[in-house]
Amino acid sequence: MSLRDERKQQSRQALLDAALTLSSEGGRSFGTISLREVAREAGLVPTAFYRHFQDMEELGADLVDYISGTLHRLRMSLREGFALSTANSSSTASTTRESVERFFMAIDLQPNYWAFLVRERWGASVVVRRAIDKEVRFFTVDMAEDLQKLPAFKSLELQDLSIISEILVNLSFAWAMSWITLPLFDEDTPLADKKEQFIQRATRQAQLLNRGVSNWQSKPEMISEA
Amino acid sequence: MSLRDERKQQSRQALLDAALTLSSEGGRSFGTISLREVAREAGLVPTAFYRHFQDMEELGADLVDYISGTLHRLRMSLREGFALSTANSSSTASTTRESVERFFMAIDLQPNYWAFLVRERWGASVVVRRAIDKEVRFFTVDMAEDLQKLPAFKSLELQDLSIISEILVNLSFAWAMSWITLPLFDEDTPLADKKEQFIQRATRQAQLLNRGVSNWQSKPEMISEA
DNA sequence: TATTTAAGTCAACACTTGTACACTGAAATT
DNA sequence: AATTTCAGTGTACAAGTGTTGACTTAAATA
Repeated sequence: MSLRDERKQQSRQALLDAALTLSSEGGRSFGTISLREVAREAGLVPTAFYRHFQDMEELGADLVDYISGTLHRLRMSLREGFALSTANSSSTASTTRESVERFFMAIDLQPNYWAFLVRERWGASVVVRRAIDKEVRFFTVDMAEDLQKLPAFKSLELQDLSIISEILVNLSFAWAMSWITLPLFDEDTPLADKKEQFIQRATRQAQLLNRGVSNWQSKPEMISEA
Repeated sequence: MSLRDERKQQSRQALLDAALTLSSEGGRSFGTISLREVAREAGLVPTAFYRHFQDMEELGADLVDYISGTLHRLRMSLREGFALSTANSSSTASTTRESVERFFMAIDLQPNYWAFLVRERWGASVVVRRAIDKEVRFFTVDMAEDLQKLPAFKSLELQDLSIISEILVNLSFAWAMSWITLPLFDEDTPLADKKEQFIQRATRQAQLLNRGVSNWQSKPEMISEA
C-alpha cells in the first residue's frame, strides 16, 4: 500500500471511530450525530468527509461491516460458551452460569460495538438497519451450524437449530444491552450486586432454554404442524 | 372540564400524535425529530409547544405513558394468548400457533405504538429509555402474576415465573419489530408467504419455550445454584 | 361588566446543519 | 524534472434549529 493510501485509510478509520464514539456517548444514537460532528471529532474539516464517504448513510453501513469483523472473535467465545453448557447431558447449572459469565465478559471487552448493533438494529438509518439485519442472519446461521456439530444437537434438523439460534441471538441482544446499561439506573444499589443478580437471571433463562432443547423431540406429536 | 382545558388537551394530544407520526415515518426515530417539526405537524406555531411540554424529552416521556396506557388492552390479548397455549398439558401445536397469530394481529392494530417502544427502548433519549424500561418491568411483573394463576404454572415460584416472563417480553419485542418490518425487505418474495414463514418460526420458538417450562422442575438438581 | 388568565402568535436571536466551489500542496506518475 | 492526482483546506450560502420576549384574544373569574 502506498504512503498516500495508508494515510487515507487512517483518516477513514478516524471517521469511523469518531462516529462510533459520538453515537456511544450519553443519550445519543447514530441518527442524531451530524456529518460535521464526525469530521470535527476525527480532526478533519467537514468537506474532507466527502473524500471517504458519500454521506452519513454510507459511513453507517461501512461502520457495521467494521464492527462485525471485529466482533468475529467474540462470536467464537459466545459459541464456545453455549457449546460448553449443552455439549453433554450431564451439564450442570454451574457450567451454564460460566458460559453466561463468559458472554458478559466478552461484551465488556467492546461494549460500544455491541451497543451500536443493538441500538441501531431498529434505529433511524434504513441502510444501517439492513446491514445489521444481514449480519444477524449470518450470526444465526453460523450458530446453527456450530450447534449441529455438538453431540446433544445431532438428532435435531438444521431447520430446528436455526429456530433455536434465533431465540439465542434475540435474547443475547437483549441481555447485552441490559448488561451494558446496568450502571445507568438505580444508582443506590451497588453495581456488583446488580451484576450478580442479572447474571443469575440470565443463567436461569439459559437453563430454561436448555430444557426446551433437551425435550425438543420427546413429544413429536406436539411439534407437527397442521 | 372547562372549554379552555378541553382545547388545551386537544392541542397536547395533537403534539403527541405528531411526534409519534413523525418518528414512525420512513427512516426516522424520536431522537431525529425536532421541536419545530412536531409543532408544525400538530398545526401549531413552534413557541406554542412550550405551553404543553418543557422540551422534547418531557414530550417523549409523556408519549411513552400514553402509548403504554393504550396498549393495556393488547397486553390482555397477549396474556390470554400465551395462557391458552400453556393452560393444560394437552395443548397442541395448533393452539400455540393460534396464540402467536393473535399476538401479531394485536400488533397490526397499532404497529406504530409497538415500533415506538421497541425502537426507543435503547434509543437516544435517556428519559424515554427510563420510561420504557419502567413499562417493560410492569409488563413483566403483570405477566408473571397472570401465569401464576394458571394450572400449568401453579408448581412454579413467582421468581421463576418472572424469569419466564422476561424471556417472553424480550422475544415478543424482537418478534414484533421483525413482524412490522417484514414488508420492508426482500420485495421479490410475496408478503403473504413471508408472513406465513415468520408465523411458523415464531410458533416453533414458542413451542420450544413451552418445553422448557413443562420440564422446568423435572430435574431440580440442575436448577440449584452453587 | 370589568378584570384576569393563559393558549397561541409573531418577530428576532445566535447557532448548527449539509453541501458547492475554488484552492493548496505533497505524493504518485510520467 | 515536469505533470498529474487527490486528500485536505477555506469560504460561502441557504436552510433549519431551540429559545427569548412582547403581543393578541378568547375563555374564566370576579
